[in-house]
Amino acid sequence: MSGKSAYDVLYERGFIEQVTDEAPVRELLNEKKITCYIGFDPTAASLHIGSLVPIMSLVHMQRCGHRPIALVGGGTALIGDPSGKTEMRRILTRDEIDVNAEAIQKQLSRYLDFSEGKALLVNNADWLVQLNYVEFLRDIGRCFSVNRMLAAESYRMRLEKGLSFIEFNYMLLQSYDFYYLSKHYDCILQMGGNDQWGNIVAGVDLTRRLEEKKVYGITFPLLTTSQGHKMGKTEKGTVWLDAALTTPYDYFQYWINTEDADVKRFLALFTFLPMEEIRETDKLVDAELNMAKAVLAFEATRITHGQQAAVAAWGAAVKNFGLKPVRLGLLPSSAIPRADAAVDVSAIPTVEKTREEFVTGIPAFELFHDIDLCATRSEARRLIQQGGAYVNDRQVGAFDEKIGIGDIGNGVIRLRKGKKQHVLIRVS
RNA sequence: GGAGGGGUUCCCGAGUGGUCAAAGGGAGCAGACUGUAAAUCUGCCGGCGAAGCCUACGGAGGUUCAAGUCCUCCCCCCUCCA
Repeated sequence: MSGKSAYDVLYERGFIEQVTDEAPVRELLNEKKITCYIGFDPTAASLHIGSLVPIMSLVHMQRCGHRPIALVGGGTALIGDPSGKTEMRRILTRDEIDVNAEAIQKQLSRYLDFSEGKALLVNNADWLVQLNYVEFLRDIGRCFSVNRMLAAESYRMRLEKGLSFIEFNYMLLQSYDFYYLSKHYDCILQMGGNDQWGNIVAGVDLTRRLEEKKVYGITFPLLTTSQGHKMGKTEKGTVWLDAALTTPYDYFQYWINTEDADVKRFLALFTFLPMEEIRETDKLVDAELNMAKAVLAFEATRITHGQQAAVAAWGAAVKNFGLKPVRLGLLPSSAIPRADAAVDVSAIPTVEKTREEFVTGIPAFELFHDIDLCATRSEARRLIQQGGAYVNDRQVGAFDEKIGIGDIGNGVIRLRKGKKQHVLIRVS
């Protein structure tokens, strides 16, 4: 797409943490069209924001003409990767993993073009599950030094807490994946989060020993916010990429709440806006910095959920938070609406109720609980008693204040918890 | 298999037989201040409720007027030894 090489694109956008051998990788990505891969764990039925960096990196690779392989770890998920974890994780059943793997494959095709072999999806269950234990030990196991594995950073943490043999084998299987892909798909680059460094390097070594073939690895920084918080966690839990699990509205809200210090970095990683424009955001403060957050939220939502959903989420933000239109010259490549458009509230979380339900009035705390703004009635009471509950922007005074017909305006009642959480009740 | 140390509310972690819904910290929610930011300060933080009641300290029993705290058995985890 652009004239830049994939390496330069990834580098300038902040994707690269470590490279096994920088000069040759740079050269390779510059001069040839190569095949690269990243593994995705099918431990849940949807990927979440934590997988976005790998996904975006594959998209950049594809845009630059390379062939990405998304590997769904249906086989390795049967084992469980101990890297960077302190506890053994729950081992899923084969059926659960299969279901998840399929969902993830579908999800990835929203970002990558899998037509005409421009990108490939593979599942390592296809070759791992049938491995013969004795043969594997003899052919692959002998290439691994236990001493070196024990010295690896990725196992260090677990050595303190205890590491089961099954997990200790994870590195061998992932290395085997790389070897297998290099052999069958001419894949010569593996990428992944920095916690995968040890596994990637092991795969590079294994492939060299077995195939006498040089392959490479790149790792991405493990993202935390400037505050050191994990990415993708909010009060509502994980931020998923599946619209059924995290609505586009909530997704947009997640991004627009980005901390000041992260805006530029996130624009580079999670949008396709040109870097020349992104660098300009350095100078922004106050209201204009918030505009940049709006652009980030809009673009990120657009990439994951599409233009229409992004516009709707933006419209909801205009309505709920009085979001200001983004100045024309700011990040000009963004498709975000620049003017006050007709406000579209369709993305605001909405609950349907009938008019009859309001005839006798519903105590406020029951209503807030009923529409899931509060998990329990007690929580609703506390919220109201602390002055954080609003009906149509009017603060609710008593926890059992009746909400009735009189509160319906235009067929709608607007409820709000604190400043950020809005729900519309549509009364029919 | 032997010896020892543990399993406490979302997480970490304290806990003397009664004053323990359980210290403290983190996370979270709300309020103030702001820019839907950060930092800071304040309040809340098992459930249902009018008092009060119910459910909770790995599981099952037991001792006691009273058990997270004592006893028995079981399950799980860790360390050292084999």
